[in-house]
Amino acid sequence: MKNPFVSEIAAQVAPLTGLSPAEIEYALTVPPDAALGDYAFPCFLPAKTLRRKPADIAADLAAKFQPGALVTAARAEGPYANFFADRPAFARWILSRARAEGDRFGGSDEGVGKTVIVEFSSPNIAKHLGVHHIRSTMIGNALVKIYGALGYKVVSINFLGDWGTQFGILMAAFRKWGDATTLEGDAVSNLNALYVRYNAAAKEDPALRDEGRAWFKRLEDGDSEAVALWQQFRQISLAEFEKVYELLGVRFDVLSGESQYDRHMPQTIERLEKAGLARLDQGALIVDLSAQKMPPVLLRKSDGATLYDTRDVAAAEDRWNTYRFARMIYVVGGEQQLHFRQIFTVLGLMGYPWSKDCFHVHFGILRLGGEKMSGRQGKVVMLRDVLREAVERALKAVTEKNPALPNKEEIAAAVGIGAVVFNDLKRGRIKDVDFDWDAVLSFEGETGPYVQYAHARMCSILRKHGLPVADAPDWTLLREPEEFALLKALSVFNAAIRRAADANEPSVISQYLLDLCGRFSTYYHKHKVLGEDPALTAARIALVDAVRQTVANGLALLGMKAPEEM
RNA sequence: GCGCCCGUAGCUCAGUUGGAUAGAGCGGCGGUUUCCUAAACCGCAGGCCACAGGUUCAAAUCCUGUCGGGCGUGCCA
Repeated sequence: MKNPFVSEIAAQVAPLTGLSPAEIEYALTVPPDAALGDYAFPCFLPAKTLRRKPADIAADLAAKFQPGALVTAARAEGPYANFFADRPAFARWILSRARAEGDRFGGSDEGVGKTVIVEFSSPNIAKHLGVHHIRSTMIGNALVKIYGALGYKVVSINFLGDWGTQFGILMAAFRKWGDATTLEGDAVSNLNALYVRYNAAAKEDPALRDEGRAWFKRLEDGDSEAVALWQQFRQISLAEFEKVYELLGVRFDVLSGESQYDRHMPQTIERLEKAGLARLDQGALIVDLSAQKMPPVLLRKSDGATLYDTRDVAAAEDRWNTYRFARMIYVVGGEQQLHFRQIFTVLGLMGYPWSKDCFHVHFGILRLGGEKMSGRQGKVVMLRDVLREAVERALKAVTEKNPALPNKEEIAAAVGIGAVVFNDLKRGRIKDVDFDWDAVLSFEGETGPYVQYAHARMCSILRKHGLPVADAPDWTLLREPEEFALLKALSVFNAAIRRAADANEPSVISQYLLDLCGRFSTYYHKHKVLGEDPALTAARIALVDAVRQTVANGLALLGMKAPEEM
């Protein structure tokens, strides 16, 4: 979003410093205290080429500055040249913009014509979604919305872990102990119990692992019994996943999975061989990456079955052929960093220039009581249980605080799930987190409900006001410093979205919302919006409506609901 | 051993490409409700930004090393 105030400063400063306007805009900062000014140019940069002291340059810039309608004054403060924006003009600019753009405010069209692929969630079938799945699922979902807001065409892909030796193990376990009742009721739990039991037994009897591998080989070879079993497991799992995605409000454009690429294996391996990359080693087919100082990639095991590396290469090729993406993002845990570095390297060696447009967006581990969650050992907290508990607590809170609300269940769902989602998205995705029920279910402080509450309060004010929001109230009436702080915060929403996309980091949005809502909370405690003076009220209502719109847009980017009452 | 990631207040974390006095929340202490929903707000206490060097006019931020923690490291994904 082009900021005319910044442009004006850059246009005036550039000729005096020998820097280009773009360089000035880039270098402009915000003073630590609003009393110092609204924008600041640190004069260290041109000091060397101009061979003058930064403080002298600052004084010179301030003296030569021509006040205008947008930027009214410049003052030197040590090595900084500080600039003051005309507040009514600033209010008119950002508020009418927010009003005109509505639910598109903050976005842009910089991505129009480009496609971004986001692969996320990607659970393994025959298991429940654990709390840890919320990480990939909601980070990915947020990235889909963030890129979408910037005009990109986004393709969201759920790439199921529905192929591999583990399903051989599951089949072996099912054949050993399972029956028709296993697939009834809470079938996923039943299957998982068998899987856990089998893995435990395999520790005593290694022959069981071989049996599992053999079953996977049968599946890959198209054995009808194996395929039928696998299809049942997959269907049962998908139905279970769908319930949770529904609660979270997550949808995928493409439901894919590793199984889909099994048939691509021969051609992909052939291309790798033709490129002179594949070679046999100890009976297995590998790509040697010692030149890149990485361990080799295993393409095919000595028993002939393929591995996920190979399937990921095939899937990447297929996606390029289908979408011609500008960027492809894999939202997968940090444990797989080596895997993706290897895959991207192999794609590069295969001669695909787009390998540089592939990104592994990794995130930290979610631990349970200090230990990593393990499906194999059955040590997981189920995501559905966390969500259910959060909604229950939210319902209790709504009932206590606002007993008259008619649609409490709906609001409790929005707030409870919002709490869980925001808790996951509020910190940098790289951080490891230890799962903490109290933190996840907290509705106070830096939480989702805090942001939603601020939004509900703004809606409440607008509701009470009852009149339409004025397009052009008297902007000069917005004189309070807290009002200008809000206006400035609104003016950087677009920058926050761009930063979130650049870094593939949804927490930029969460942090922005906490800051914005904090400013709003301070404001409405200190100043009354609905007052006796209709002109002042109209101006403040316009401000509140723009903040409300911005918070709603931000919550949508995180995949959260914005209830109007709570 | 090697590779990657992390180390900021008692706890959990912010801190745009290096820039003006390092900020929040929780917890602790003290306040605010005849006033637009107290899921909120205000104030106080609390920091050798792991440690040691280096680069720079300027380092929590960049480089090197040390220590501490995590993840990964050929037939799982």
